[in-house]
Amino acid sequence: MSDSPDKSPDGSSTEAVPKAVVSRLSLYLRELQRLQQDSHQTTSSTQLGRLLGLTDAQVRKDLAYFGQFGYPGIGYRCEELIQKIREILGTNREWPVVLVGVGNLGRALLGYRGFGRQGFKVVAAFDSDPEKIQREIEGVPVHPLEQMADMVRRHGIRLAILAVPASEAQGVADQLVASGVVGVLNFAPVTLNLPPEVAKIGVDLAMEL
Amino acid sequence: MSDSPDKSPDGSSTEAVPKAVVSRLSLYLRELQRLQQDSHQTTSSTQLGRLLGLTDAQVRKDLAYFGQFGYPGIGYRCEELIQKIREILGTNREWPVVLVGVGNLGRALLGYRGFGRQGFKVVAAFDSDPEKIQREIEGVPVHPLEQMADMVRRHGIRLAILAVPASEAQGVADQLVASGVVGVLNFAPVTLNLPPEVAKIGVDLAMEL
DNA sequence: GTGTGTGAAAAACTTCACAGCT
DNA sequence: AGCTGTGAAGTTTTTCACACAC
Repeated sequence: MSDSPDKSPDGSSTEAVPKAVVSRLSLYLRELQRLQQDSHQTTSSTQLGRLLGLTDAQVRKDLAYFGQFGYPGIGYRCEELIQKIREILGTNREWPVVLVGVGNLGRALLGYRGFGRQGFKVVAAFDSDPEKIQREIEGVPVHPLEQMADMVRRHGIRLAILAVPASEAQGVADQLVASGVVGVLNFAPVTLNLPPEVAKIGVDLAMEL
Repeated sequence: MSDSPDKSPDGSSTEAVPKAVVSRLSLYLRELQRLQQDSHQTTSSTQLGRLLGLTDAQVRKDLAYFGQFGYPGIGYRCEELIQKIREILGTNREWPVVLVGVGNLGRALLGYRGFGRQGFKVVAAFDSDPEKIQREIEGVPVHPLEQMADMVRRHGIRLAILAVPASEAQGVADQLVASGVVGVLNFAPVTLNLPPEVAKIGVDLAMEL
């Protein structure tokens, strides 16, 4: 009955990474990028921890799940660690995403430059209001909702951002999943009912406080 | 050395509520409101759990931290439970908040009705761009940034929403905290460095995926 | 000295399982 | 029958503490 927590010899673990750890990876990445911009060559678990409100041990343990990136006595090389984390998160290549709902919030999101910085690219937007289609907003073409399923399928899109009214969120989400989407970032103030293999992240703007 | 995990006789616990529990409370609230709108008088831990992807035991245990709201054989009365959760979250009274940054995202947030539904009221907005001040947007007056500290202090505002560019976020946050703000909802893609007693919640729109 | 990587201990959180109420 | 509230067991996540490397 001895089963190992288990890491392959070369350091890349086969499985069993706590999801709490994964959720912190993007925080590390962001902080590292800032440190690098401040022309730090290296950093340490203590420094990273302090900046993010975590203990040094936690930072080390988190990173150790994926290999040995640190240099004893030195710390971590920012450049190298950024590269590694990007590999782990898949932020290496650019992930195409679609945005559904071009109301106030949708337009704001199209203008939000943070997505690009993290490796996402909004390739198309959709809306049911005929007034809004056909135009480009912030360089992103806006298509009628009817074309959504088809385009998502044809381009193999995996991620979607939902900025539609609460009443339409579930219906749109169902369509997206049926078309192959595996991750949904939902801004509508409802809990989506989707199969568990779909990563649904709710960002209820009101709830957070 | 017998110390009790500890709940006062009347059910209101003095302390030690896991924060994971608190973070689920608002989910319960939202789901209950939806159930009530679907004209359910009562619900059960099993039903609530299924709707939110939790086990029935967890729902019961979470709620039990705050008292005994359920009726054996019946379940929970939606109306009553909503009321209780509102009390716990302080969503009973209306919390005044200010919004800083009236760009695309800021305007979208002003138009977002979800805040009101959860008991928040945006009472004023601020921006450094003279073009944007003096006007009302969505019924909220927009003032110059210079007046922010003063107004926050004078009205005893405790919560703020930050929708400013990343480069300005830290500076604005510092001012807010100095003026008495104890909770910041930050949309800029940076980690704010604030004293730990300030609840800073980062909503990095990009990171979530 | 500084700082990593990691087993072992501690804490936090979740699930189980059942007594008791309606 | 159905369902809550809760101690106890189980699981996950965090912290401690120390061997080892620069």
